[in-house]
Amino acid sequence: MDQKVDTRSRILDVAEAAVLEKGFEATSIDEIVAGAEISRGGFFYHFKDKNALARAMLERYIEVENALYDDLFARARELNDDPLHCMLIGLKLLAELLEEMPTGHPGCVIASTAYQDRLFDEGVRDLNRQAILGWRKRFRGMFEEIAAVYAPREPVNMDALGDMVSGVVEGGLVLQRALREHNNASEQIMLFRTYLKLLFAPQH
Amino acid sequence: MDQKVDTRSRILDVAEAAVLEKGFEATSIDEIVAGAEISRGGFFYHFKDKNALARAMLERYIEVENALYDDLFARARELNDDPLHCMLIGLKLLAELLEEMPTGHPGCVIASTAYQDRLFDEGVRDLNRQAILGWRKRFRGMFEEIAAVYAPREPVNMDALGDMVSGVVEGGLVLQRALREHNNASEQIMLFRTYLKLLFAPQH
DNA sequence: GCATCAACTGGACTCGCAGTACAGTAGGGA
DNA sequence: TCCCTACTGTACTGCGAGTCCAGTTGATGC
Repeated sequence: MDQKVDTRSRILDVAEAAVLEKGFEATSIDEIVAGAEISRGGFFYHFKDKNALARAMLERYIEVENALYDDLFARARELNDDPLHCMLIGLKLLAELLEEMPTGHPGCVIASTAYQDRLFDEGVRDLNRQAILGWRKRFRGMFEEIAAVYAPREPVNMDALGDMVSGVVEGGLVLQRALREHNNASEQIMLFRTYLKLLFAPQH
Repeated sequence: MDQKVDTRSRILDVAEAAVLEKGFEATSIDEIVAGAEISRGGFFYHFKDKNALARAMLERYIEVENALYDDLFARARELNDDPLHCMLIGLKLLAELLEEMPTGHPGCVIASTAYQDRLFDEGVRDLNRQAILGWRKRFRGMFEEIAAVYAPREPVNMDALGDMVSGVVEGGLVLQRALREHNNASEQIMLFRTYLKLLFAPQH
């Protein structure tokens, strides 16, 4: 029972590392099996097929990412109670976090699966969709709180602005990956932060 | 000779359509061969392997995309000579163009290859990199022209701002693909347009 | 009217990887 | 003692990429 949990999450650890480095398709089951030190039979005992593995990976990844956002903005809230400043601090922390990632960062699994979506079944695609919708809701809520205090200087669609957080991160990671530079994602977030300052902060 | 050109670009047409719909890995050579009505041998006569196909597709795609940007901003410049307004009009045109795409749009090949990059060789990755650097240069140039006329209200890194155009488009396409909505990319561009207005337009 | 070459066709083969099937085993409860 | 979970190990199917190669067709040069 204990061994089961151990093995399963050991498989997920190995798989996640490999997938983030090379992509899902480029990661073979044999490789995962070798890394996790189990037999092929053992792998298929835990995961029906590669789709089941993808689903489990996504679930875990989304949970971690959500916990990370919770923690980040909770810390930001402690530093400043104003919703705008809380947001600005949170984004700064996020940018720093992305910059600190030593190997370059864990490329976002969401974008990675989105662009190979025909390899996956409906369950995986739906998880992906729900994750992005969750972030939309989270950030839209925060922006509405801000807008209640500071009237935006230009009219904006709040759903789209919520999506922009995910979009800027995803887009930044795509750039970073393609360019093989290190800080594009964090720079993009800082630019987005400047956007929010211009949009909400009262003119001086 | 004429037949050669015909067949080669017929292969590229079929492959591009399939890859944009399903992703590169999910598209088999057999399928391309059937769609282009040639034999497997014929395919390998034109393309050494799938990497050569990817390279040719990317080259063609980047050329088309660059021509599209040239045309778009040339039209915008005709409508208004001011660099800021030209940019704003160009982005509006781009957003409309993305919205009009009937099937949803041609998902950007760049992001698609960036996230499966271990499947490709150095040549493909380098093409990808050069394309993004080209767009950085193009947009940074335009932003510097704007900044020479309108001092930005907040300090921004011009390279990063140039990258933000690509990033917002790529990120928007990832969202659109994952959410199965239709206008995320164009909405994101419109939000970015608002950013530029706030950043450069003189306060009223 | 013959030779040549580019542009193919078609078939047979190898190899790696996903997934199936299933028989056997080690070890911890009830 | 029995049973069940968590495996191991092997042998197999099937698919797609890529190789090899022998043969065909049609335009062009001489």
